[in-house]
Amino acid sequence: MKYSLLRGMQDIFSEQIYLWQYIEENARKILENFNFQEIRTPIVENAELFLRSIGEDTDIVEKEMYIFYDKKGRKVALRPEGTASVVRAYIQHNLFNNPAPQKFYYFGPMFRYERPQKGRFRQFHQIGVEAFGVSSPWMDAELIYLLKIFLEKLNINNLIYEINSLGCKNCRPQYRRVLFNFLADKVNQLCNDCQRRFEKNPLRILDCKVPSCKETLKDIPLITDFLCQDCKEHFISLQKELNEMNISYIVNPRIVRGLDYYTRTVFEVTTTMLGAQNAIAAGGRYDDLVESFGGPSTPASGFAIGMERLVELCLNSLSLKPKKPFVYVAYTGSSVEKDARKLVNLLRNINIPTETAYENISLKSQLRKADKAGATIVVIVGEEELKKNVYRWKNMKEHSQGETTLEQLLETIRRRYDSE
RNA sequence: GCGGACGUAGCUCAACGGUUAGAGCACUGGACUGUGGCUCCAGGUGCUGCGGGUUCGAGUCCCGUCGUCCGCCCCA
Repeated sequence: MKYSLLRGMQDIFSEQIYLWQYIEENARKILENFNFQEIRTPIVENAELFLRSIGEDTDIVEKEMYIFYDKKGRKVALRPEGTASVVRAYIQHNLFNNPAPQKFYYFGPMFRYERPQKGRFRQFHQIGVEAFGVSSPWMDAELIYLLKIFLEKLNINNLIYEINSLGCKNCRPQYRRVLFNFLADKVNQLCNDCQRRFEKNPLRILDCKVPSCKETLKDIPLITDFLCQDCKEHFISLQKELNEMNISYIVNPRIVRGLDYYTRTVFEVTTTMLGAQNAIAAGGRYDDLVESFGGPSTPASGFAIGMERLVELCLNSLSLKPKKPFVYVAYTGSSVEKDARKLVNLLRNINIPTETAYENISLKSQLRKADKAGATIVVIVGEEELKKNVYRWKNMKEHSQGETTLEQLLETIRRRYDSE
C-alpha cells in the first residue's frame, strides 16, 4: 500500500454511511421544524478568527490548531469548531438587520490536531446550531429540548444533561478574584496540571479529577454563589423552563468549557458508553462574542453535537436496513445486451432502484449477484422471450416466475415497489 | 504534548528463532452449457504495515517510522 489514511482521519462508507445519512436526515427535519436555516461556511478561515474567539490560553489554540500560510503568506487555519465562522458570517452579511431571532444550523468537518482515540479524531464532524438575537433563557432551554428530542428520535437514552451558569462580564471578574484568593495559598498542594491551570485558566481547576485535588478543593467557591442578580434570575428561569419541558438535568457548578467566549448558560450532554470521550454534545450562551468581533451587541446561544460519537451510540440503538436495488436486470447474451440496457434505464427513470451485471456473464452468476445484492425482482432479458415480445420475471423472495409484456412488467414492479 | 499495548489473507484469528506462512468466513469459477440460496470441488486468497539491524536463518528479537487501540491532558 503506497498511501494510507493520515492519522486521526477516517473513511466513512458501507454500513456506517447509512447511519450518517439517517442521522443527518433526522437532524434536518427536526431543525427545520424549529425553523433553523442551514448555513455553509468555509472550512478554511483567517486563523485570527479562531485564535481570538476561542481564547489564546485554551488547549485548542495552544496545541490543536491546523495553521498554515497560503501562497500569499496569509495565516489561515482549518476550523476547529463552527461558532466563530457563523458569527463572522452573521456580522459580515449584516444579518443583525434581519428580525431576531436568526437561527442557523450546519453539518461539517472540524479539525483539531490531537492524539486520536476512540471517538476522537483529527478530522471530526459536528452538527452545530447557533441562535442570534435572543437573550431569554427560553432559547437556551429550547436548544436543550431540541437536543433531547433529537437524541430520543435516534433511540439514544441514558444520557446525562448537565447545566451551569458562568456569569457575565459583570459578575465573573469578581468570582475570579474570589477564586484566586482561595487558591493562592493552596497552589503547591495541587497536582502539576492544576498548578499550570492556576497560571493560565484557574476555572479549569474546578473539574480536576485527581483525588488529592478534589480533597483540597472540596470547599472551593462556586460560580453559582457569585452570580449577579440578572445572571441568577436567568439561570433560575432556565431551570424552571427545563422542568416545564420534563427534561431531567443536573446543575453542575463545576462545568467549565474549553472555549473562552461562553457567558451565562453552559451545558453538556454526556454518556457512560464511550469511555474517556464521554461528551456527545455541548454548548452554551455567548452574549459578548458578536460585539467583540465588531458587530452590534447581540446575545447568542448554540451547541454542537459530535457526529462520530453519536454514530458510535447509534450502532447499538438503531438497526437500519441497508439500501438495496429492487430490481436486478439479467440478460442471456450479447445479442440482447442493448435491450437489457434499455430496460435498466427505463426502470431507473421511473425511480425503481435497479442494478445489472454490465457484463456478459453466465445467467447463474447474474442470479447469484442479484441474490447477494438483495434484489426482490430479477428481470431476465432473454433471446427466446424477446422473440415473443415478453420479459421473464422472477421474484427472489417468493420463488415464483413468469413471463409478461413490458407494460405489465413495469406496472407490477411499480406496484410492488410502492407497497414495500 | 506525555505514558502503555498492538499491527499476519477483504474480515476474525493461528504459526517453540528453523521446510514453500495456515484455519474459518467472505470472494471467484465449476459440478448445473438459460435460473440465486443448500451441498461438493477447484482456486487469487499474502511485499507477515513500511524501512533498517542482529543472526547460518526473522512473521517471531532490536531500532526507527507509519497506523490502530487504551490511559492522561483536553474535547464533540
